[in-house]
Amino acid sequence: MSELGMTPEVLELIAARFKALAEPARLQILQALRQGERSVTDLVDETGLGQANMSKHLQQLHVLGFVQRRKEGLFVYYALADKRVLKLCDLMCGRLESEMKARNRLLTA
Amino acid sequence: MSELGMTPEVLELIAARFKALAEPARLQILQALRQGERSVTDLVDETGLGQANMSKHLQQLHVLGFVQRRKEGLFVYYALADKRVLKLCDLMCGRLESEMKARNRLLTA
DNA sequence: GCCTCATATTACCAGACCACCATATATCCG
DNA sequence: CGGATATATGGTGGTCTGGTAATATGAGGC
Repeated sequence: MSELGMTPEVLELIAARFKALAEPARLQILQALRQGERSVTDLVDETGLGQANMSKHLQQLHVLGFVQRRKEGLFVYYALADKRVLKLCDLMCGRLESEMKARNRLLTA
Repeated sequence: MSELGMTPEVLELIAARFKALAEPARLQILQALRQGERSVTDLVDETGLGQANMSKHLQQLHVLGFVQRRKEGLFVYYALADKRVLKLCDLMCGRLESEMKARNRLLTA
């Protein structure tokens, strides 16, 4: 795995970052942000998540560097901070598609 | 995200797959398997995890299609089933390196 | 200052998950 | 068959985490 030694500490850090993506709510948020910057209220409306909930999820994504914040008046706008996140999601999505295709082949065989 | 619609069900499936990678123990297992097929005992020795624990983690990785099983006599050999998993880990690892570099820049500025 | 609105924070509960122990299953050998 | 070894499974305790309600912070307008 790249240049970092795979010490227990590093594995912990990597796992923490995968954990951020291991939640439908947060994936939904990232998915919404794919189309551009959004305020918290926007995201609440688009996803149907509660406001407190949304705030906490955004906090997590922000701490781990997945999203950026920009404050403007009363509103806080969030945006994707790292394009690699999309790549990660797309890769995992591709895996899922492969799984489903394989499953279909088995069922129809 | 590819061809699949991002329905709640699909998000759930994707999240479940990220969750499999959101655990240091399982990352460690995948890391060990990077060098080739390993029996459960091999993996227990290499990682220091308990046997029951190991078995359960392998089960999870197997159900989600990350690893393959091959039974030979008393032993069960596990191997990586999908190269994309490595790509995912490497990508996340790259993100971590970027984070650390950015952090270092801030500290030394 | 006071009211309002957007966001963040706190406290709490319920469900999920991991590590560990004990036990079961399965395969080989004698 | 009986014993030994490798792996899987079941149960349990403790910890973590997501959702929600209530409250706090902070900015703008009057």
